[in-house]
Amino acid sequence: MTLESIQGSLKQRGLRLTRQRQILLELIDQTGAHLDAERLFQLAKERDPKINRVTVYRTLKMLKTGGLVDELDLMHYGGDQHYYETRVKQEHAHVICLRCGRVEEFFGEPLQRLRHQIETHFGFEVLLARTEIGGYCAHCQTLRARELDELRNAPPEVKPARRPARRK
Amino acid sequence: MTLESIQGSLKQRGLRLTRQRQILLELIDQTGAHLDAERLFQLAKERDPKINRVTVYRTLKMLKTGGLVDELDLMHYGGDQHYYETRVKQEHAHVICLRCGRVEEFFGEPLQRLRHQIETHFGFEVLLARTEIGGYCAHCQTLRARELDELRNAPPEVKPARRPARRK
DNA sequence: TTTTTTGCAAACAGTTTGCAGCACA
DNA sequence: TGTGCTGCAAACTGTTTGCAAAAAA
Repeated sequence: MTLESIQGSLKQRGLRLTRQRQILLELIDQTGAHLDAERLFQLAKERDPKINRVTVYRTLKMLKTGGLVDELDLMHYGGDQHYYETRVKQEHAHVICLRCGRVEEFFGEPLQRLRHQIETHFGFEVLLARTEIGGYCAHCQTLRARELDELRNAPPEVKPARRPARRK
Repeated sequence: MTLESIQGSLKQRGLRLTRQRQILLELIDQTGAHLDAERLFQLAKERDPKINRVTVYRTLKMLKTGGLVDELDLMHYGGDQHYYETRVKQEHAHVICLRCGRVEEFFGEPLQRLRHQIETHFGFEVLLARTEIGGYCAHCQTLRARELDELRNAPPEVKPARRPARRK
C-alpha cells in the first residue's frame, strides 16, 4: 500500500491529513524497518520537535483500525512493545532471531494454503493473520554453539563457592 | 505434555514443586481454555485464597522459559494480556473470532511445511512458532451482516443533527 | 539447615483518556 | 466555521523487582 493510497483512504473516511500524520505516515512507509511506537516517536521528533508521544499512539491506532498497518510482536524480542509495518498485499511470516534480533520475512505458499484451509475448514472469514517464528539464525547458531562451549570448558563460577550470608 | 512430565522437568532443573505451583500447573493443564495471568490467578485463589498474583507471573515465566507452556496473544482480543497453554508436540494455529471471541485450533500440513521451509530456506533453527488468525467465525458472519443491515436501514443518529456547541 | 520460593509493596513499561486550545478542510 | 486533532497531565493495565519471612529438600 503506497503512501498516496493511504492518504486517499484517510480522506475518504473524513479524516484529516495533519502535519503530524504526514510525518508519521512517511516514517512508517519509508523505513522498511519494523518500528515500535517509541522509536517512531523519536524519529518523528527529529522532524517536529513538538510532536507528542500520544499523537503517535493515536495515529497508530487509527491506521490499525483502518487496516492500513499491521501490528507485530516479533515474539516480544526486546520487550512488550508492538511493531508496525504498512500492510502489503502479500501475506508473509516474520522470522526473528532471538539472539541478534534480525528479522527476516518469509513469503511462501504454505501461508496462502494455510489461510485458504482455514477459510474452507471453518467457514471462517480471515481479516488478520500473523505468523511469527523465533529461533536462531544461521549465523547465531554457530556463535551460540561456541558460547555454550566456552561456558562448559571454563565454568568460572557456575556454583560460586558458598559465600558468607550477606550481613544487613 | 502431561502434568507428570512437567513436574519431572521441574525436579530435573532443581526447581521445587510447591503447593502454589501444583495448583497453577493443574489449572493450566486441566482447563483446555486459554487462560491469562489474571484469570489463572482468580481460579488459583479459589483453591488457595492466600496465593499472590506475583507468584502466578513468576510461575508462568518459569514455565515459559522452560518451554513447558506457550504464550499467545490471541490477536489481543480482549486486551493486551497474554494467554497460556501447555505445549503440545503438534504445532497448531489459533483462529479467533473477533466478534464472539471463540478460539479454534487448526492443525494441518501447511504449518509443518511452513516450519520446514523456513528451516531450509534460511538455515534457521526454529524454537518458537506462533500463528494467530483473526476474523469472523461462520456464525458471526451472518450476525454481523444483519447488524450492518440494521444500521443501514435505521440510521438513528449517524450524523446527529448539529447540536449547539457545548457551553463550558 | 540451606537454598528456593513466597507475599507484600512499590516500581515500571507501554498505552490510553479527559480536556482545553489549535488547526485543517 | 466547525469538527477533528493535538498536547499536556494524569490515569490505567499488565507485569516486574527488592526484600524479609516462610517453606521445600
